[in-house]
Amino acid sequence: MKRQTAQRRAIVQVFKQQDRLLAISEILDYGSRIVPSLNQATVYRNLKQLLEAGWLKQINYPSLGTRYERAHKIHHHHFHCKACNRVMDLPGCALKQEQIVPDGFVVQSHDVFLSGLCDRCAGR
Amino acid sequence: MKRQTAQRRAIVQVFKQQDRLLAISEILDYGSRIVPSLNQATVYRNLKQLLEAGWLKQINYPSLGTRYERAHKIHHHHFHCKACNRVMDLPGCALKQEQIVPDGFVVQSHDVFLSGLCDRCAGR
DNA sequence: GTCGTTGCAAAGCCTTTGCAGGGAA
DNA sequence: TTCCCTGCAAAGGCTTTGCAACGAC
Repeated sequence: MKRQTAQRRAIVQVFKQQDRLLAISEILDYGSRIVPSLNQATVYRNLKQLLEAGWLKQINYPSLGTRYERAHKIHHHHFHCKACNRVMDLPGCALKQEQIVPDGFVVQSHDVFLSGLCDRCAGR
Repeated sequence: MKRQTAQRRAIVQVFKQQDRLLAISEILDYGSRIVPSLNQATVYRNLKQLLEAGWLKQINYPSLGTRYERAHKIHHHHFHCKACNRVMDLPGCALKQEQIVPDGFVVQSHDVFLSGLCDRCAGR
């Protein structure tokens, strides 16, 4: 059976507070402010557990590496601003997959990553 | 100045022969058949060089890891079959990015990854 | 003869694992 | 009291780097 620990609660709290795509280093940083002894290995183990529980989603972001976000969000894509280096959610889905998937193929999931300049950075 | 070496020619040849998304281990394997002494570090160094030269493109495939393909191909997406584990090209672009990108944002590039079952695997 | 390139080994990241002690239930 | 969880350190993958020898030009 799963046990409630201060460490796991801290990690969960970080996701609730930040509500965005987080890098492991960020989770460790923010989590350490809540539970100072928080260890890297503990973070990895808990992320794995939260993934398996379906509470988190892991995203292998091109050129940024591994990121995590809460799984309860509705389907959306991400935009990476190369200038300010932020990643933001883009609500909705812009993929018309039936246009390019050959007959007989079954699409189970898809990932879309956009990058460029956000409004703030492009405006200057 | 760049020099022609047997090792670099071998790596280039592998990409021309295979003409598909390759993992580093595959590049090393196939390349070693051409130049048996071919070393891992040499592969990494040459891939980096070919990337900078714009001859190759690096792709961080979700859940598959780093892959490389030739850069001269026209824009396309990839489909990963979870049953046979192959990755295939899907010609064309199915993304209607203007549908979800807010005003003021400038999209410079995008990556789309589809996964599911290919026709062969879905047919059974 | 230069100096870019290679093979080898070591070092660097990021992530996982073994282990003994600690703490939730 | 049980046994899941944690911290620490070591070990594993993958990728990069230092260095001396090699070889393209």
